[in-house]
Parts: sequence; structure tokens; C-alpha cells
Amino acid sequence: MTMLAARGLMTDTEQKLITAQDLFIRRWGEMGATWGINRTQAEIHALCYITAQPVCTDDVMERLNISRGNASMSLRALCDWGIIRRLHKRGERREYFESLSDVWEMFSIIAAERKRREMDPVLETIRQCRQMLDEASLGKAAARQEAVQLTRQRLAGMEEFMEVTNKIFQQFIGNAKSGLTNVVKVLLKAF
Amino acid sequence: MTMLAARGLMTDTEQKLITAQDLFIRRWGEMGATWGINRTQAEIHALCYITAQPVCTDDVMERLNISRGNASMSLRALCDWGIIRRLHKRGERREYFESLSDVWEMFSIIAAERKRREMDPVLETIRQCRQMLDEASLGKAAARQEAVQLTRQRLAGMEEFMEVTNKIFQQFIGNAKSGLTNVVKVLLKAF
DNA sequence: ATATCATTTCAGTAACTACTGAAAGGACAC
DNA sequence: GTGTCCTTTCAGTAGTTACTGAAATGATAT
Repeated sequence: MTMLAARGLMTDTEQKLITAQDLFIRRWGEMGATWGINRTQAEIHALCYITAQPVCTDDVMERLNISRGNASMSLRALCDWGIIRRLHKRGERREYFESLSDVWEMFSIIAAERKRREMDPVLETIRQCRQMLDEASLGKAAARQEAVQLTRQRLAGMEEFMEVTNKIFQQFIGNAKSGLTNVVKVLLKAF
Repeated sequence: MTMLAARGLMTDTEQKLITAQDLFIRRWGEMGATWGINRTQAEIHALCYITAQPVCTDDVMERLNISRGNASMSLRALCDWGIIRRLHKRGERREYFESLSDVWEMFSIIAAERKRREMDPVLETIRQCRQMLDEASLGKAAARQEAVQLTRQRLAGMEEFMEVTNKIFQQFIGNAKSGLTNVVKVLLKAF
């Protein structure tokens, strides 16, 4: 609840709007926490997204009850991810922030970054491991030992999975701007 | 590096195998950490998966250098997720654990659980918010205010996204056992 | 130049999560 | 019953991450 609301300076409609928004913001924050982004950052993003209007640092501080330092750092992190943007208003000193409006675009930005940061290194490691265990490195007899073969099979299974997943990600990423919804329609029909 | 290795009681091949496995285990642990599962649990799972052989609590403790308590609790958590299984060996007291072998099946188990725990509550909240802001709750005039309409649009956008995502998840989940790879092939061809 | 307002940085701290090790709790054998 | 072997639990602690608030930095106006 904001200061304004506490002082009774809001209309009934405004209060209800705030209440609904806060509900969404809190849930989104909880969800973010289990997806590797921290709660506060997820809440800030939810605030920008749900209001669909530019917010400044003080708006964020007041609305979410956090310090200036925290707001500043978290806003920057969200800008780095690319899911909110800085925005200068003519004749105003302070900076505003707004969320991307297209959820599909946000998703594909996040997907691209996580693929790069997390999947690619794993794939790289798997290849490295397979190479360490191939005939050229171990010799023919050693490479045929059961334990070695089992591990090689597991590496292969994981590699296949990650390669396919990667391709799907790439499709999403590549098609984000030109109407991702279409891609998804095709996808669902195909099943 | 295990005790055995330190004492020089391993063959060259065994050492190389362990080294490759450890590489994979560590990377998998790092990745898990950014996906909401903790590093140790991810490492234990990686160990079970990559060796493709039943491991007991002591194996886990020695290989990953963790305490008995930690091993016990983490193994249980992985069993709860359903991606490793308990296994009794005839005539042995101690319990063993093994990973599911099919990566697709593991993925769909995790997807199903996360959908239930994380997406479903958000969808529920979005519907609740939309209801709070519809004409029936606010009155016609209030519901037409710009701020209210903007928030309603954003809620709608997010709902659509999550519903489609949910459906895709369900397809994956439903098709896991009967050869998920086929589903994916269809999917990739469709693009 | 100086004043004003906004933003960033960061040392210190609070809050939280993960982990240990020892004690308690089974399960089976004798 | 007692002893042995293994597993689980949990209080206490270590380690990590998130946050604050104040000082430093920057940006614009006068």
C-alpha cells in the first residue's frame, strides 16, 4: 500500500487497481525466485510490466519498500538483461524505466541469454568428456571397458537432448520479433 | 579425486574415467545452481546419471566430499523429484540409488512439477486480478480509465503467453514415455 | 564557478540457505 | 534381549546472497 493510499488520497478505483497490481507483482516475484532471478528484481520487472507506464526510481522504492541502492542496482540488472529500458522524458532530469510490452519478446531475450550462459558451456563440457573417453585417447581395449562405455552412452544421451533443446530455443529466439505466436500455432498443430 | 586415486590404487583408464566424470559433474552442478536446484543436489544427480551404475550414500560422500547428513537429505530430495530411485540389492543392507536413464523422461518429470508449482499459481493469480478489474467489479466508467485498461491488457498478454506455454509443457509431459524424441522430430520439421 | 537534483557505488549488516557432525532411530542378525 | 550396520534428523554454524544508507559521483541549471 502506498503513502497516498495510506493518507486516503486515492479514489476507490485507484485503490483496487493498486491492489490487483500488487497481487500480480508478489506472485511474479515468488516465481522469479525459483527461476534463478531474485525476488526483488522480479518484482521490479512485474511493476514495470503491469503498470504499462514509465516508472522512476522513487516510484519503485515507494511501491516495493526498498532502498535507493537496491532499486538502482536492480534496475540496472534488468536493463542488462534487456527486458526493461531506460527512458528520458523531455525537460525532466530523472530517468524513467519501462518494460518491454511483448511477453514473447521478453521470453526470447531471456532464453537466448540463458542458452548462451548455461547450455552452451554444458555442451562444450560434454564434448570434452567424450573426447577424453574415445579410443584415440584411451586405446581400444580400455575404451571397451564396461564402465567407460556406460559413461559414454550417458554423455551421448545428454548431448542429444541438449542439442535438440538448443535448436528449439534457437527457433524461438529467431522468430521472436516476427510474430512468435505463429510459430507456436504451427508447433501446437503439429502434435 | 577419490581416496583410491590418491593412494595410486587405480588404473590409468579408471583415473581418466573419473576425471571425465568429475568434469561433467561439476559443470552440471554449476548449471543446476542457476535453475533453482542447489549445486550439491545437481552434482549428486550428475554422479548417478553419468556413472550409470547404482551408488550408495558412502560413494556420494566420498566422491563429492560432503557429509553424511547432506548426502542423505539431498538424495531424498532427488527421490522426491523422481529423477533418481532407491534400489535394494539382494543380501545387502545398504541402499543404492540410480538415476533415470532417459533424459527426456527426466525433463518431463521436472517440467510437470515446475508447471504445477510455479506456472499454475501465476495463472490463477492473473485470473483473479483480471476479475478484480472487470466491469462487474469496478463499474463501467471506472473500468474504462486508461490505467485500468492498460493493466488489463498486460494481464491478458501474460495470460495468453502462459496458457500457450502450459499447453506445450503438457504435450511434452504427456508424450514422455512413448518416445519423446518423435514428438520433437515432428516439432522441428514443422518449423 | 556554486547549487541542486539524480544516480551509482560500496562497506557493513541482515537475512537466508546449505552444510556438518553427532545423536537418535530403524532394521536385521544372533 | 544385545550388537552391528545403516539411515535420518536436527541444532548449531559456516557460507552466501540480498539489502541498506550514506558518501561519492555525475549532470544540469544558474
